[in-house]
Amino acid sequence: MTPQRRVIAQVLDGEHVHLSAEAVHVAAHNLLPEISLATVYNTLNELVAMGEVLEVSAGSGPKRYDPNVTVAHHHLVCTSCGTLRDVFAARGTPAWDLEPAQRHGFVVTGVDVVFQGLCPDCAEADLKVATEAPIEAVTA
Amino acid sequence: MTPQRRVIAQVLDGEHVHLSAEAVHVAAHNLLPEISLATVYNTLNELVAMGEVLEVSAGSGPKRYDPNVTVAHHHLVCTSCGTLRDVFAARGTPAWDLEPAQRHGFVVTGVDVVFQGLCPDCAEADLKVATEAPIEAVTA
DNA sequence: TTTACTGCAAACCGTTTGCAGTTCC
DNA sequence: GGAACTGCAAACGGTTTGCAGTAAA
Repeated sequence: MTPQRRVIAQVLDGEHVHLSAEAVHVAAHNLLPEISLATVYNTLNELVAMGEVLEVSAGSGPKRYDPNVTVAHHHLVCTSCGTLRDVFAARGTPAWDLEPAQRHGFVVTGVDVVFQGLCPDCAEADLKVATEAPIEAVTA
Repeated sequence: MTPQRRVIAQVLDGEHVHLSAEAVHVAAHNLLPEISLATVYNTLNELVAMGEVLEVSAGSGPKRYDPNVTVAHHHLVCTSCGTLRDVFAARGTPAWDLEPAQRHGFVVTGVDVVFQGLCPDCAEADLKVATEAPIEAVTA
């Protein structure tokens, strides 16, 4: 357990923490200025391999890392700003289990469920743009 | 509607078709040798923007493009070889709808559900490796 | 002529890797 | 000394973009 790893573990701690590798690097850099991005990537990959951290790919853009690995959950991502939240239940039965007929002979090992949407801030901004510029001026 | 676009549309047609941009390029190249990768990307992005084609990001690796846009469905991906299949139902109620309490104020616009697993071929290969090399020789 | 589209090549982003130097046992 | 780990910089894969040339309206 090197200082670098300690710092990364420290940065990746809390609820609704979903930092990108870059963001981890920046945060870690504040605590340990010499830390390199490569080390961040190496360490993150080890943590993922060890199952200590979850990799979340929220559409395009960089991967995000989720330290909440004890409770199974889904994700809700803002398609505009990238804000990411954990969600712990869906209406009705979660779609964990695939019907045998739909398994195509696969051994199914997991599911990723990612809800997309607009966070409150982006939804408001969106509305404002739509009303302020009813013409096509938005693209200008 | 240029020849290039026609060819790309033609390549992206059928059931369980989930080609990567590269694969589209190769297939299109067979029908129209001068077609460039950039044009493939441009066209695919337009098709996605028009809603004619669905972008599927199956974990790491390149994006895949799914022409089946009329029927809502999920995906089942082999984590070993990348094989991708459409699945049309999950046991129980699909997890479409987020409980209001779990929406965190978001306007929810969609869900992506991706099942992971091993396809029949990879599962078999996996089993073979495991029995043939019960020691740690696998990593060698 | 104007407009839309193409191909090429260079740029780009996020990530991984090779390698030399360091630290700790 | 050997193993494990680090930082740097270069390489990498996938994707996008600037730009000049071409075809179509």
